[in-house]
Amino acid sequence: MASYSLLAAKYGKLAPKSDNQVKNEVFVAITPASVHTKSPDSALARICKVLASIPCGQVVTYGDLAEMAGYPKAARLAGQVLRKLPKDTKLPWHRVINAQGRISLPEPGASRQRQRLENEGITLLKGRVDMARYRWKP
DNA sequence: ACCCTGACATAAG
DNA sequence: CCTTATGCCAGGG
Repeated sequence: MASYSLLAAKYGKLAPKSDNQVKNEVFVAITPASVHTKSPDSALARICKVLASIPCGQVVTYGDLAEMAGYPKAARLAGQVLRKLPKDTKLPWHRVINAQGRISLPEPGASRQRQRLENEGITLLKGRVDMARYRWKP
């Protein structure tokens, strides 16, 4: 399993500390400032936390993301949150795709997303990601 | 409270 | 495969 320490290393942030510390610091480092205007447990914050924990080289669906954040059947909420992320966010927004394995983000974002996925070794065949293989199931 | 919106999900034709 | 119709559900007016 991908520990938060590994995540931290991946995002080039920090040194050996407790996983909890690391988790916290990574969260603070990559979460949009807008989060702090709401309660720490807001949907935005919760979804960002889960988003940050998606391992490199894997993907989740909008529905998965919402559910893992505590909002089952609120797939559109996940989309709403992603849409609001700053363009320069360090969160792995590109690891979220729809249930058919296709990219939902309209152009020009779609191209950026595809490129980022391919950079992680996730290739799209016929415009689709092999969900059986790349879907993240913790 | 009501209404509209949407980086969704599913089923049906 | 593609298109359409429905269901969904939290946010923001």
